[in-house]
Amino acid sequence: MRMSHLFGRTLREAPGDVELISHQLMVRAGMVRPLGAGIFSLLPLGWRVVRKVEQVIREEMDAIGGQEMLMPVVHPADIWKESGRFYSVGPEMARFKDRNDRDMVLAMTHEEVVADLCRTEINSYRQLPQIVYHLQTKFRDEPRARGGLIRVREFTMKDSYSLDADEAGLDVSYQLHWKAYDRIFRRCGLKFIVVGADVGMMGGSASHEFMAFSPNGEDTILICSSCNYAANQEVATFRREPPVSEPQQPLEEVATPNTPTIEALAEFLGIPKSRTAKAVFYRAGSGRFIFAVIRGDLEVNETKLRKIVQEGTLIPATAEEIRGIGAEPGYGSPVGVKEATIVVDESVRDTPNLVAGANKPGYHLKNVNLGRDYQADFVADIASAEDGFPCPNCGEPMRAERAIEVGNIFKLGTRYSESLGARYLDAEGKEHPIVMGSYGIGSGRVAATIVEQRHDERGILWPYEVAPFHVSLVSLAKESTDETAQAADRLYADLQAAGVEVLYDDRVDQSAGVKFADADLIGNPLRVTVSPRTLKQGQVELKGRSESEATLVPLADAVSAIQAKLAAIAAADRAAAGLEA
RNA sequence: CGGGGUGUGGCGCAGUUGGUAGCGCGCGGCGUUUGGGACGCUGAGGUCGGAGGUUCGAGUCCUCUCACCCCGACCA
Repeated sequence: MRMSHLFGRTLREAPGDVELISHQLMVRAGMVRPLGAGIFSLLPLGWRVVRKVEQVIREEMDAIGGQEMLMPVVHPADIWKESGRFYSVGPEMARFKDRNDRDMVLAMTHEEVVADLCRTEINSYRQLPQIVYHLQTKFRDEPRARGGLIRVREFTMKDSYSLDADEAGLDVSYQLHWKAYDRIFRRCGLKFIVVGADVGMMGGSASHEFMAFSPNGEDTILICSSCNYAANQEVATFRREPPVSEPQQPLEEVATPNTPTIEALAEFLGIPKSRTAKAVFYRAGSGRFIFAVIRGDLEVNETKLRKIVQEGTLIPATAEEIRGIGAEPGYGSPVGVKEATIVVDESVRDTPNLVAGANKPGYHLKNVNLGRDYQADFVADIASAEDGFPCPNCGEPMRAERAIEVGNIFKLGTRYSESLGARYLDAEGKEHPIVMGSYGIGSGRVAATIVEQRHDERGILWPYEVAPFHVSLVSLAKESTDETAQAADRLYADLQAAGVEVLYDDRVDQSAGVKFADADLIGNPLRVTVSPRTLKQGQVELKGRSESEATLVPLADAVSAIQAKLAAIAAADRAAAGLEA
């Protein structure tokens, strides 16, 4: 590609409202342009990257026996009604009616379509197992798009679906995907970790996320470096202290003016926060009032809480709602409240004689004890694991890190095959629901995440495998027809003939500085400079994007020297990623 | 949806007590330049997000509205 004709220009400055470095660099490099909130066009350079990411995905999916296909973006709502998600998924699913007033949806994922296909395509255990996948547009009307390309509303996802006869088969398919994903993200040059995760709206029995480290990540993960425990904070557990054994003391009301927070209360009474009980109030999607009680030194994990009470959404309750159940904001406790589902964290069960609110302003109760002073509907783990908390397996302190979720694998089980009636006959002629798994990777997100992890002050450092081009060929010719230009033209043609992907900066109206700056910004792994200065000695200059020094090679051998250099760069990438040569 | 912020040529910005819109970059032309974002001359490009209002007069003040960004509940 000649840069003089490349569609999409580079920018010296990023638009003012762009914050994330990946977003800035991809906009400046002329790879993406926004159309609306969370909606982007991929320009030729960006599209090349995404296509290469997708090519890596295809190769690794095919390697585990995946069969590529293509399912529609627009679905009749019927299948979503059959699975129940038409009703359970909120406004993030875009819905509309066709001209005949039929409900339609824009696909946000494809479990329903796969299950629907299985009804007719899969009848016998002999056809199992299967892995099918496609790369298709998804639309999710996110409450808030953010972070440039990291979180968008319209995106392309590789989603694959495993179809198995039983759980053991699903385990195999799950492991195959795990391995494929591991290779995909390594080949993309990402530093990542696999963590246990919440199943969310997908449902199912197990889920893991592939998390790429980034301070700009939206997720927090907890990692134990001594035993390799790793989990999304949403589901992370931690080793609890042994229960405190202490005789129960009589309940006692104390005046505690101006202590609506745990901090203020602990300071006023001169006790540690761990001797207080914190009350957190939610209004659930079903309308139920959820009253969570946790020790003052811990935080409520809403994902865990949602799962315990089996509610899709929890919204912090208003002061009026809190008073409506007989509690008092800032001075609340479960003692004496009614018409609320009370969920107590294990920490509160295991610590007697806590200080809790008296449900009137300015007063607390001392020596509050579960079972004696109030009853719980659930006693469970609803505490959030934080940086430094002890690992649930080995007790060593864990560290919290931010990360971007680049891939997710789910064991769905029979949730969709049962609701849509996707069944097969076993060897005995008995009918069973197909056991499904579902597995997703957002290709644009992967590209943006690579930029988050691999950039310097000048621009992007693409790994060889997904770089838009292998080589930035920079011509410093003064005229488009002089000897330098002719030499560069010839090298461009020779490299293309040799199968090297070249972005040829043939512009004669730009200074050397502009061309070098653009080459660094765009971030192809190798820069080749053809200039009058080196041409005099019959040489051209090679410089790896991550190298500080250039080397000179004879023009006559340039193609083979470039190929050798590219092979070395590719090999170095693979070695750094822990992949075989 | 709650909270905060921004809308002025393609990009980055300025615009005073309300007085008829400017700078840098970029873009076109001509010339001089050419190894790390060159220089001169010249030219094009703006219903100041939109609507309504106040005023002799609105980019500026008021009301409404739209869009976008950031922080919170969701996810590839």
